[in-house]
Amino acid sequence: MARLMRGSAPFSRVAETTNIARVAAVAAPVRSQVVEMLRAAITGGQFAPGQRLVEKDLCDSMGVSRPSVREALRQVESEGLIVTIPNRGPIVSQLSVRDVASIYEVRGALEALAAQLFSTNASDEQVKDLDAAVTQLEAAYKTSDVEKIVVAKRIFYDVLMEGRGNIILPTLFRTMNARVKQLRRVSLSSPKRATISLREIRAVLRAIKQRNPEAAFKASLHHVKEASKVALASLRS
Amino acid sequence: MARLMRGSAPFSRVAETTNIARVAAVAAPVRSQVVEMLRAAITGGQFAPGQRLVEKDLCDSMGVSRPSVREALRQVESEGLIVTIPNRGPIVSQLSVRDVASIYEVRGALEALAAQLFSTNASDEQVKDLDAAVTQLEAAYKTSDVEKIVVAKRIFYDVLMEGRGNIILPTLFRTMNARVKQLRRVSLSSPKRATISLREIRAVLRAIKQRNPEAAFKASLHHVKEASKVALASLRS
DNA sequence: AATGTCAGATTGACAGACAGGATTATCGAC
DNA sequence: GTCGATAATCCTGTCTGTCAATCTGACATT
Repeated sequence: MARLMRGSAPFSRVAETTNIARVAAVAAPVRSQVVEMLRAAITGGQFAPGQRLVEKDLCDSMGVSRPSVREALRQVESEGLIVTIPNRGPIVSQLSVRDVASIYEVRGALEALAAQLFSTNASDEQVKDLDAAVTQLEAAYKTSDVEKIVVAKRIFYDVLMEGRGNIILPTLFRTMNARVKQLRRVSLSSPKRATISLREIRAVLRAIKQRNPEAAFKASLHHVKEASKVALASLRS
Repeated sequence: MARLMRGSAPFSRVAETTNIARVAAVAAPVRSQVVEMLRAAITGGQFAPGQRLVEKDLCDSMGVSRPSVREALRQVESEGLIVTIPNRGPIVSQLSVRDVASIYEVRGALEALAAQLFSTNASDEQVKDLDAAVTQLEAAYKTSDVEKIVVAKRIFYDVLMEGRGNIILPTLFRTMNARVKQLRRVSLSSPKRATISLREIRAVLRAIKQRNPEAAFKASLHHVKEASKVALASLRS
């Protein structure tokens, strides 16, 4: 794992001349870099579920101090990605079938809310953006490149969540999503699911274009429910 | 503010004989005690919105070290109760009207989901518990004692959220609620709202008793929407 | 009055230390 | 040889102390 850059030291000598670049470069404190790394490692599968995360090891591999790591761990913990066992330390969350079902239920509620709000509040421009995102997603599905699909899907949701409506929805949704990210990678790779999934998303888009909140709500909910089914099925096998 | 008990020192001499009692007493690590204190102080109004929370001061008033405070702050931060300004430190979150509206929207979605799940999944026993909670709530409303109402309401929601359904819903819901706790105290104290609110809750209960998920969903959503209106109105004045 | 400068206050980050729980390994007894 | 007790070890939870970077606000200067 790559070591972190200590923000301050490399720049202090040239502060006068590169002030603007420096502000941008240093902006992220060490602990949030650690948070990002942990998140990425967990959702990306580098850390297996159930695996212990020993503070010392994390410090060594990232080249930061224990306080920084611990603060980051607290944050990742409250996002649900790790669980801390008293006097034992953190382990990567293991999702039971029930956990996954619960998360998808909540995600469904949030996503449906987002679609509903979007259909009433979004500007025409934003609707156009969403349309573009769906087109993009369609192209991604055709390539069958999981990485591309994931990116396209994220863009779609980013647009949907931003829809000038709810401020806290994006954050919440992302947290929910992060927790099932490993699974999603599995369920997305099924080509059969691809075409169906796309059709569901198109239904959401259609409802939004018609400015029909109720239909958008239902279509969105339906989409998540189907995704949930696939994820749960793949989990049980 | 009361100082924390340092778990280890007072007990270490009697570890052998009082092991069980000790475990219970020490069970809560310092940092989680700090978290609770911060939460209580913020939601209880001891710390005003916008107020700076200086680490040193917190350490002194609670008698713990900076690392512990910092870890606790990170956790409270990710719950949304405080906002950390870079190089400036944390301040108690100030809720804009938009924030409050957003939180209530999400809360509505979650609560509606909970009611829906409860009406399909809860045991008859649990339904009975909910009924009892509503009766309790009614009694509390009659006393006009805000503290009692808050407690009764919390019990009602505890029962509703536990309803053998979704595992993550309770946590999420509590977090959402904590963020608007100050406001709720205001909106609850209105006697006019009381009777209406109770009627709404009764509607939720009725739908649940009839095992009608859709009606429970709608009634629940309606309840939150009305509460939201009141809260937003009181916020603007 | 606007600007520049400096000191104080505070955060962000680090190292080092130590007690106490938990886990594991070792060893002796049966 | 297996089992239980004891010792060794690992790691967390927590503290102290330290230091640089940064922000704020007061003060001085033009």
